[in-house]
Formats: sequence, C-alpha cells, structure tokens
Amino acid sequence: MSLPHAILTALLEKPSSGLELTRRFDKSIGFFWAATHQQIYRELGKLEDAGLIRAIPGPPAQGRRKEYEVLPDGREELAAWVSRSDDPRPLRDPLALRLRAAAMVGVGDVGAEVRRHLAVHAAQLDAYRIMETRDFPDDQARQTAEATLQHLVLTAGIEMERFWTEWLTKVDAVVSELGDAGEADGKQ
Amino acid sequence: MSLPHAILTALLEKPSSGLELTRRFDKSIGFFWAATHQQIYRELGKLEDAGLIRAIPGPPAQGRRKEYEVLPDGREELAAWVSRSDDPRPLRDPLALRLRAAAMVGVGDVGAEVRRHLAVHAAQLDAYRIMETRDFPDDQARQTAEATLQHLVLTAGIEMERFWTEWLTKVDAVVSELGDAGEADGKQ
DNA sequence: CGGAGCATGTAAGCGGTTACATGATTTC
DNA sequence: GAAATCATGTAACCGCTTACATGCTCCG
Repeated sequence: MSLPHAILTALLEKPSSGLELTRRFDKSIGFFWAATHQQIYRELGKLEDAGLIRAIPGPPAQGRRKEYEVLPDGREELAAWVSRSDDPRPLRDPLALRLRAAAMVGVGDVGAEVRRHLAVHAAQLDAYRIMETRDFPDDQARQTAEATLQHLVLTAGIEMERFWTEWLTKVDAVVSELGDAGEADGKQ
Repeated sequence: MSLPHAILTALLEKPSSGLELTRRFDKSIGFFWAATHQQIYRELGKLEDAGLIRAIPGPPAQGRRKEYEVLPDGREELAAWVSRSDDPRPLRDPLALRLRAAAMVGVGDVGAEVRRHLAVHAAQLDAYRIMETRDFPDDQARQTAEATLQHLVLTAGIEMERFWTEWLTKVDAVVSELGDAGEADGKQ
C-alpha cells in the first residue's frame, strides 16, 4: 500500500496532472518507489473515488489535463500512514543470485553484466550528488524540518549508490581474474 | 524470472526436498531472493515438467519427501542465465517514502518505526557477520573460485546492512529532535 | 487411536508490468 | 490535412502473498 501514499505526498508537495506526476516520479520520488503512468492514472482514479484527492475544477486547462490536489481526508490518511508499522521489504537482487549461480556453473559473461550495472549505479550516484549540491547547498546552516527530512532521504540514495558502485568494482576485479584463470571450468 | 534460477542454484549446491529448500532459502539464498514454500513447490513442479530437474527415484525416503536434483538441461539453463542481461530492479523503500511524507505532514510516530527497522537491520548484520567468521575464516589464504564468489555475495549483505544501520541511526537522531521540537506542527 | 506437527500442495487476490487504445493538440 | 506527440486511459498477464486444504507420521 505504498503507491497511493507516494502519490499523496507528491500532490502535497505540488498539485499536478497525471503526466506531471509521472515525470516527477521519474526524477525524484520514484527513486524510492517507481511507478509507470498506467499505475499512476489508475491510482489517481481510486484516490478520487475515495475522496482523498480531487480534480481542481478551475479552467479546463490546456490540452486535456486534469490537475489533482489533496483534500483534508487525504492529508489525514497520509499523516496516519506515516505512523503506521510495516516490516522492511525483503531484498531482491538478481545480480547477487547470478554470482551465486556463477559459483556453481562458472562465471561465463557475468563480467559484462557487472560492469553494465556499475555504470548505471555510477550514473545514478552522480545524479544524486548534483541534486544534493543544487537543492541543499548550505550544510552548516539550520534547515527547515521539511528540508532536513528531504535531504536525509537523498542521503540514503547517495550512500546506497556509493555502496553499489564500490561493491560492483570489487566484484568486477574478482570476476575478471576468475574469468581469465579458469574459463569454461564450470566447477564440474 | 529469478526464482527458478535461485532454486536451480540451491539444488546444485545440494539436492533437497521442497521443505529443505524452504528452510535453506530462509537462512541463505533467500537473503537476496525470498520465497515462501508455496512458491517453491509450484516452481519445483514447473522445473520438473520442463525437464530441468527430477525427483530422485531411489528409496521413497522417510515421510513423504521428494528429493530433487538438477538435470544436465537445468545446469545448461542456469549457465546461460548467468550470462544474461537484466536491468537493475528499481529500488522500493517504503520507509524513505514515509520520511518524505513526514516532511509534508509532520513526523508523527515515525521514530518508533525507524528504531524498529534499525533493530531488524542490526540483527541481520550480526547474523551475516557470524556467517562470515564461520564460513570464510581464512582471509589471507587463496580460496576456491566457488568460495570467493559466495564470500563476495555475503559481503554485499554485510555492507548493505551496515549502510542501513548507519543511515537509520542518523535518521533516528534527526527525527527525535524534530519530534521534540515541533510536534503536531504538520507543516501547514 | 487421537492429537501435534511434518510435508506438500491448491485457490483467490493484489500490485506491478507490458501491450494496446483513444482522443486531442501541435507541427509541417 | 497528415504526421507526430501529448495526455489519458483499458486489458491481459504474471509473480508474489495470504489463506486454506490434504495426507502422512510420530508420539503418548
């Protein structure tokens, strides 16, 4: 039940249309909970039916856009959700699985895959760091509670990606060496 | 399509019955790809139908257990999968979402949730560290390829949990302070 | 022989993904 | 006015979760 609350949060930060939400998910909130436009439209419909948000009446907007805003009930629901309890989601990482499989049947071409992932995570790390210097430039100064919390979340992204890049770098070294040494052994 | 390959890997490491697999998932492979017994039985059925594994005929075993082993086709399929390409799964973290929501509607009781998660991750970190000293005691010595790769995967788990515990400790500090200072403000 | 628990499985539902559909606006 | 693309949706599928069902064995 996280997607509706992610959407409520995004709409509180700024009322938006479905497409705008989709774009904003792609470059911010979605880093911690990805969603496609199909999911978002479906969920907007449900939230409107539930009376948690509404389409802003005003002008019909340009094009066919519908702008949504959060209603008081929606804010309440979100505040309640913030205090709710929920076990950490089990980790799901196919690449780690691949390495364990590689331990049994030989490394094959995992190296390429490892380097591909490394590039992706490095790029994401850069993106986060740019966001950090752009949105939270003044470290020492006392921030608003809002900014502090948002920065904290961004920090998680940065540390996470830093972990991945470092680990994958190590993995690449090990796998390259194993690949050179014992190609096609397959640990029969 | 990761679960079947996780099962093939586990069965290559050691032929097992469904229940044994479930237990082993809970304490090892499942750290990177959790699975319940329902999923496992279903998948074992599919893999057997596909001719990738088979129930070991031998004695009917004690109880009603069926032991499965990997067939040559299964090993081939796994080796092919190791070299396959596959984008990193998008991160999904409700707790980060909660903090962003807290930035908009006030921190409420997130503190308790943060500390609960902190305890879970700290416990997991301990478990990983115990596994490391037990299964990979000799650092300096040259390991087999198999052991090296498996250790590398365990390393990922350790670094990951270390990251979480450190980040959550920081979050706890910040949230406590915010909670003390501006409770019930809700950033109207 | 009756109850506890072991071991394997079935069924329903839900969230997420992928593919496709529709209308409206802009561009050439 | 045809093509591109913007904006909103619908439909089908698939893996995972939760709840329930069944038979077997061990123990008192």
